[in-house]
Amino acid sequence: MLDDRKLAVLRAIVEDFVSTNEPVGSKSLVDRHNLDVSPATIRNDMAVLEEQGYIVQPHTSAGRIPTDKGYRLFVDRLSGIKPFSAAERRAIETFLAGAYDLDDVVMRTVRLLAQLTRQVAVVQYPSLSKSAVRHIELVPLAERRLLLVLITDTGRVEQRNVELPGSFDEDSIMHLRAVLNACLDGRKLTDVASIVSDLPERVAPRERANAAAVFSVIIETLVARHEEKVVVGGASNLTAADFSQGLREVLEALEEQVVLMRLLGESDDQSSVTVRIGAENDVLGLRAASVVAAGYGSGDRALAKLGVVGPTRMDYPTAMGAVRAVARYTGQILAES
Amino acid sequence: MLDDRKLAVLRAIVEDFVSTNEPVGSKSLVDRHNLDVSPATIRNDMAVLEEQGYIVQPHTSAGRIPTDKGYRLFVDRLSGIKPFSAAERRAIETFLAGAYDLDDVVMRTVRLLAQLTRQVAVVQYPSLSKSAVRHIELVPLAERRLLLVLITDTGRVEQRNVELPGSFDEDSIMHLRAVLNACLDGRKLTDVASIVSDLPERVAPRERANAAAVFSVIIETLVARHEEKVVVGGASNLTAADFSQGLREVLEALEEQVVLMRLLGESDDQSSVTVRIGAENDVLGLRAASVVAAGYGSGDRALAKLGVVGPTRMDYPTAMGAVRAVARYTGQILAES
DNA sequence: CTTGGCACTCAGGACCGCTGAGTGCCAGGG
DNA sequence: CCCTGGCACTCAGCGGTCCTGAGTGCCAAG
Repeated sequence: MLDDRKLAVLRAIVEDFVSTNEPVGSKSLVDRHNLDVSPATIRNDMAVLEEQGYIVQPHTSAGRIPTDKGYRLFVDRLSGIKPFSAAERRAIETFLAGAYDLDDVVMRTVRLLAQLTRQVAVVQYPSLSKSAVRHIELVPLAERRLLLVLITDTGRVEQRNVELPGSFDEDSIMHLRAVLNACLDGRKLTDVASIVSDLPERVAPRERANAAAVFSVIIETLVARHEEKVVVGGASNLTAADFSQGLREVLEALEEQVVLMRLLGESDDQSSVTVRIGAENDVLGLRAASVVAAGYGSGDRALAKLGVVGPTRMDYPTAMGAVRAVARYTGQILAES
Repeated sequence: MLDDRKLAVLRAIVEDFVSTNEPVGSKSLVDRHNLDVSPATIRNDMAVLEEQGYIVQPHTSAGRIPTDKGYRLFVDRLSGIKPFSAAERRAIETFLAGAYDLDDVVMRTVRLLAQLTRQVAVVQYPSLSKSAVRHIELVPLAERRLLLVLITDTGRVEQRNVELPGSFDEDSIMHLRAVLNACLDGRKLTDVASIVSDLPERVAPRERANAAAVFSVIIETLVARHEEKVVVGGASNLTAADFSQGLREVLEALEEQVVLMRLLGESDDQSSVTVRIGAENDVLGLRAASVVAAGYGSGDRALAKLGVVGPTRMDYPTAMGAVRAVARYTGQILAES
């Protein structure tokens, strides 16, 4: 139904359009790529491709541009992931290795990704729910207030204030801290809630009111507030040229944490790079955008996602290569720390 | 040199231009504002104002628009700060009071400010260097690695990994923690560096190597890395209509922490609202932008800045009112927690 | 199935003229 | 001395027209 040459034509159209941002015609195709057939032949092929919905012409007497369906075919069957050179990989590695901090890792990752792809980069913090407790700390702040600090094995630190119903003394706090760490250390955060609910028995009755306050904050931190943090960078790579609908809406979407989560989310398979093209991502206002995303994590489990957002007219092979490489190295850095 | 009516004319021009974004002519001026003179008179006044550099005409036979100098005069002498109604203030207060976290306070503040002014909002985290240590925590992570957590009296939490030269046992860490807290609790961060440098004497010789590593990280955290954190929101309020130079550069500037610091920075007086107009802020690429900023903080000292960035053609009275109100309430919330 | 030829389409740029908002200047009046 | 109405002038923006060139679809011949 689509012979080899037609596929080659589609690939050529996508490549040319991506690099020039102008509708591509039969003539320019034949001499830019060395297809050894005449323009007329190409035109016939194009007619077929258009009929099947892979390309369209913006107006009569203009060249063709790929449709979402066209890009999809391109990504699925016509292009690979462009691998990075050893030098590039080394540069990525050393840039990320300079980070001294989880925050810093994420920041560097987002910058790097934005720079490599010249698109908007989106990086999700290592998810709370998939990581494990490394340490819990209770710090007295005031008469009836504690600071609860929860450290995960990915280096993420969550902090919450706890208002206590009653006053407390140092000893009871020490004890509570010991109990918490004994019971929770190393446990998956997803399991913590159920463990905590069994805990009250293990503290002296006098202390239960205060302990309960602490426990409920822990649960709240883990469950109620599992909205993950997402960081965006490279917004200046957005140009009004793409996004005819006006990039205001794109900017708006990028400011909504929830939207970003949806954008990255869903596909839960580990490390492979996923591409969502145009209307495929159901976010309103990003109908003209594509998302290239991948999971990253220390070890084999995917802790969180990262990716880039750009116009459907995007250099997918390169973007996919960058996302894959960055995901890999970021995961590696996290595993080491 | 500029009589009352000329000032009134300037004010009217600024107000009209701000609200319509179109050059304003003598005719439309007289009937929109009830100046009871003829257009011809206004024209004469305008000619003078133009000669003095307060207004220009984009092209012959168009109305006038204010220059930076014109806006400056407007802000300094012709307009007050628009106060917020009691209802609005209450809304602000309850919105901010819902925050449970320093991060959350900052996030809400930035959203609020962006929404109130319909501009880009910029909020700086309460500065490390002006706050005081509330608690230092050391958490063993691995064989030779600690997590250092530093909590300030504004609720900010800094975390850093410490690589130790040698192994350690629980007791020595306990001791070190105790020493640190004893010596640093309540001290201004600016003083911490000098205090820490005297500390090595107070630990057992065996432990000095490890302790030194911890100390150097503390100093590094406070001194070397005093780059403050800045959060930006409401970027979608940027419209290509303003910023003819292309808002790409504006977006770029807004992604640079350093630039943002410079933007807010400098004027160090406490709580008053400062306005920097157009070329007055020497940041390249923001020559067409104005910044309305104020310090905020718990109590009387200003801990950090917040503000909005927008086109010079901005509703200054409202923006100033919003910035002042938000700064006030955010400071209040911080003081309470 | 491919190819060259041919007629057709149409977006975008160049050009033109008009209109209306806005100006500057001037002479007369309070 | 300042205000005012009148008048001539300017010019951005808008709409219309024309032309060109890239690109197409179709067809008949190889």
